[in-house]
Amino acid sequence: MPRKIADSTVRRLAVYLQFLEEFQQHGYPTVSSTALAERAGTTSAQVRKDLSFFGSFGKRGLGYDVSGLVRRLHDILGLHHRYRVIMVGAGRLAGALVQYAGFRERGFQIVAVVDTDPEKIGVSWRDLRIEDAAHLDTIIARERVEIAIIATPADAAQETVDRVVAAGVTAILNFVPVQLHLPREVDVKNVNLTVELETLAYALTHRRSA
Amino acid sequence: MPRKIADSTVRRLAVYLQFLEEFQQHGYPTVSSTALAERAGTTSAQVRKDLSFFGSFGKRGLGYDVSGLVRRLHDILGLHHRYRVIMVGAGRLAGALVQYAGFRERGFQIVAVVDTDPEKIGVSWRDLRIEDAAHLDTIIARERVEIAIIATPADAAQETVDRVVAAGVTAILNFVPVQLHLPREVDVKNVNLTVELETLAYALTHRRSA
DNA sequence: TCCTGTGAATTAGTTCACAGCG
DNA sequence: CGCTGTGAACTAATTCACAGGA
Repeated sequence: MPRKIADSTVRRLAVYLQFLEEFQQHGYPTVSSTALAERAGTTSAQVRKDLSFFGSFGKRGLGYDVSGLVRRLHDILGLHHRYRVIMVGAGRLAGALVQYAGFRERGFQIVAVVDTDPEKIGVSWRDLRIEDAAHLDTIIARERVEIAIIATPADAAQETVDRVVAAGVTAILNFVPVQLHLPREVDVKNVNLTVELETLAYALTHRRSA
Repeated sequence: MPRKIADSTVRRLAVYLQFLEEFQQHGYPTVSSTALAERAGTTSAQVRKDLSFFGSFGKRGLGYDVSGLVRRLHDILGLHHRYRVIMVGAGRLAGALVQYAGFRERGFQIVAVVDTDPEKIGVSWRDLRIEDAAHLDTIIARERVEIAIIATPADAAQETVDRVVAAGVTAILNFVPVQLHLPREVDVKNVNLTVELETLAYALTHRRSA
């Protein structure tokens, strides 16, 4: 396990894993870097380089054993473990994410939902009761939460995240378009949906001038 | 307007715009590259370089005129125009995205929602009636749609997108964890929520070994 | 022969550092 | 002076190209 792996590499590994699981379900025993690259939208050299940072998993002349590589990628990404996740904020996006089957399937289990709105507190989403965000620290300790997903209104995000971090959470997935200011030891990933649409707008307007 | 701008640069410009609009609302007349960088989580040199690809918008010794720069970034990103967007798929994530105020505020107007499920067709979301995906091409033409957001089940995504593209849409925001195969002239942005969580899992498991 | 694994070459992206204008 | 704008230097990421094992 080497020094420092680029974020872009880690993201591609997660993508490879998705397609490998598909191959696995279709019963393919092996896969070449070329076949995997085609599916994942990259090049065979990139696939081999990405994997080579972690070891030599393939057989020359043959390719990679699908099930074996799935296992290795699970280990590399740290998915052998089930992660306990809190959803902070109970708006529509939060609701969609809580219901999103893909998370649970891949070992991310949402164990609590909190909000500050008295209208929402007490309401149940599936088998989860929305709790009062005032008790954030107690809930995080009780549920042994490791990851927080932030989906609050913009003006509440920083304050809320400070409390989440104070309660011991060190990994955050942030959907709020705000730059969170946090200690270095906390990992944050930002998902900014308007940025995605705006890059499309950019592509649309600058296309003709190529 | 130069040759080829890196995707990373375009994304940062969109982020700068978000913070500049905040500065504008707070009534700040000017902003320095340092102040903007701090907010956006980058460096002042990066801010200046990003902007310099498109022109010289600042005043030496003073910084950037906030309102002026907001206007320039609007133009650069192509946000002077209102985009007509179709939501393909009417599941929970689609619902959350349709309601998401941020899109409309920034000029992305969802003008139609389609699904194949007879239970959903005819149901209204806000002022939008969910229509039959069988009529995708008619709807896209009728509503003069320019951007499609894909939020279907995984196995329907490619087929659906083929029909969307055949109907003339050239910009796609894809939330389905599938690699879409499309003609080069179509722009696609993929948002893969499990990949985001898995990079956090990677960070969590590899932290201690640093 | 086929396809991996990997140094070397290349290309892309970021940071430095400073000239020059307000 | 202060802060931008920008080549030049540097660092990171991708692609090439081929040696070598199955």
